[in-house]
Amino acid sequence: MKQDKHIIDQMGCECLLSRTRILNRVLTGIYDDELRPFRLKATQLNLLVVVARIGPIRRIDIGKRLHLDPSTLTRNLRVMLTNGWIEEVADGEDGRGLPLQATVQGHDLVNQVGPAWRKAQDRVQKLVGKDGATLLRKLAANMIELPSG
Amino acid sequence: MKQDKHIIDQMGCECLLSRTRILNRVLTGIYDDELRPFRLKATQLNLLVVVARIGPIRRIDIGKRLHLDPSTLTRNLRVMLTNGWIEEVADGEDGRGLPLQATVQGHDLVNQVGPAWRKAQDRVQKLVGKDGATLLRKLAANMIELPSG
DNA sequence: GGCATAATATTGCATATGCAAGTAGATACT
DNA sequence: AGTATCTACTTGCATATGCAATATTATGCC
Repeated sequence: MKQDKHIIDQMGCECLLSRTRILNRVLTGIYDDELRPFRLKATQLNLLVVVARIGPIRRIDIGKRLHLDPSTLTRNLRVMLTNGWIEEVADGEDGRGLPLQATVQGHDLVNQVGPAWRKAQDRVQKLVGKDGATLLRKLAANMIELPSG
Repeated sequence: MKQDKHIIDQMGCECLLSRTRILNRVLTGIYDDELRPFRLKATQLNLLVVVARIGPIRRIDIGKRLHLDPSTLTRNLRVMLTNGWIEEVADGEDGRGLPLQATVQGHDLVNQVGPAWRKAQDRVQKLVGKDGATLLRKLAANMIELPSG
């Protein structure tokens, strides 16, 4: 029973996942808050920026950059295709799905939300501090398996 | 056009949310991986640990500790109630929903998964390093609005 | 007591996320 | 060419997440 208490208290007090998820929820809320006027979710902006900067890019390579499951991408990108922010490129190189690029509207949207993103980014910078920001970037860089492209 | 490139590259290279979400996905995957044999998701374990340690506790206070929306808690806890890991406590003090506590099975489950959680925790510790772990804990602590209980 | 306001929980809606299984196209090996 | 394997994507299923609106109860004020 003493041992039981020990392990459960460890889970409660030390668990790094619990902490990371809290951080994730708070930060997501801040960005979503600033982006709301544009009817754009933070996750969608992240995807749009990757497609706009790197595209044309295949789903699989987006997944490697953002550590996202292909099935998640199929569905999240479908919304963005429907909204006309991105489009498939007919290159005919590989029959297993076409690469994606940002449409003109997509590029416009990115530029329009720029200041809102900046505001959220500044709020978060202030919240996590200089060390926090540096470390978050370093950690994420370690996680990503960058494709050649 | 130069300016456009500037802001979109900032979003791609600096965005702290993108980094945090990647980190969140990688870490969640590691814990889920270790917990899979127990048919328990990492998010559920986080909730179960809070209820088992702090309970009886109301949904609203769980939400303050984990920065979770009440509606999210209603649904996530419903699964755990159905699974018999937690139960409502009839205290009659407040008609707006009953506090929750862990059942005997819930406590047993927590103890059973202890070693698996430890394994995931160690893997993540190694991944983020000592500084990473320290900072993640510090950041999360700043986010949480601890209720009196 | 009676009403206005606040607090707690739930439901409807939309998106986010990943696993397992399945489909279809590409590659390699013979 | 033919088959085995691999790769990219999709679908079914289950859970995770939050906002807006709603229901119900508490609380404060008169």
